Amino acid sequence: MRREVEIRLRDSSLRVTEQRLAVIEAVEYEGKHQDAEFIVRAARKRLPRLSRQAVFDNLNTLTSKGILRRIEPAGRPALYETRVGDNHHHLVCRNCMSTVDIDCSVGSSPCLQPLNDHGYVIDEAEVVYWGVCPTCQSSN
Amino acid sequence: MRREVEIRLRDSSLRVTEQRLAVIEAVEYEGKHQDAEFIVRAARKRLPRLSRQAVFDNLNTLTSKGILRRIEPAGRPALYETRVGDNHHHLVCRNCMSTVDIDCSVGSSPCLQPLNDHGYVIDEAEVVYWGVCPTCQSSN
DNA sequence: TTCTTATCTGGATTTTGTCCAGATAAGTAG
DNA sequence: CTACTTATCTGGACAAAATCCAGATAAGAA
Repeated sequence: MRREVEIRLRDSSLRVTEQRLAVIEAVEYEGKHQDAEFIVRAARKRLPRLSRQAVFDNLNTLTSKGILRRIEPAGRPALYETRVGDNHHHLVCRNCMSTVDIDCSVGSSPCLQPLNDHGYVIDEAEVVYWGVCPTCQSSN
Repeated sequence: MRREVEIRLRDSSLRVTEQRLAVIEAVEYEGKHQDAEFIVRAARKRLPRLSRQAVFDNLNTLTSKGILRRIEPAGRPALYETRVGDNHHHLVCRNCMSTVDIDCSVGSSPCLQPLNDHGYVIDEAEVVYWGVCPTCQSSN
């Protein structure tokens, strides 16, 4: 609901702009785990004059406010999703880069407590599983 | 030892070239977890005419042969290290990007077995811990 | 309604890395 | 030891992903 999104934005003291809403809707409804270029194209369906820069700005802002989540698989463009705050991980296809959500097998986050923290203050443990998706397995 | 490296190269059917040795030595002795540009500069100390491309080629080749390991922290240039084959993870400073090795707390690799694999054939689970290093904590 | 400034636009620029074509040299076969 | 095949290297162009910049626009507070 648009109303709901507006509230989240205001709670984060972000202005409610057409561009911002278009970006959020694109991430939410046009397909999970898409990259910035895809989001630019998707959001332009609703707002043709939307600039690339506005999309990048918003993806950064929304990510830093925790409204979106950014996934950055090695050597590939960053992907964005709306589901947040549940510490789930991702499974990425080495071939076609399709990405799916996956929950940690060990409940909460036990493997996220390294033995030795070298004095670092750790705030996040990121897990990426690499493999080959069903489609790419068969098409070979 | 140079001899030892040569053997590893030949075992992987790679030619032993000055450039290749310079790259390996740079990664091994000039500092762990450095990026390609640093390695270019380091290797040129020994081989001033070394091309940037030769370094990239070699980093790719050596990584694919398992002689080097590539780490790609989100949104940052790839880093390289020589220690391989022991499934350790990395702890990266959000501020200065310093990186240290870290062992998984749960022994072998239990958290690397996700509950649901969505039909993917998984070959690797990559873990990156994010935090702030001791130096960056104090210098603030 | 006015005003401040967050946000947007459009274009240049940066960063990281790859592509390409010809030159060089490692390692194999004689 | 010499010739030859082709992996590798050089140098420069190019590509992808994202940021920087300056002026224009518009959200939301007063």
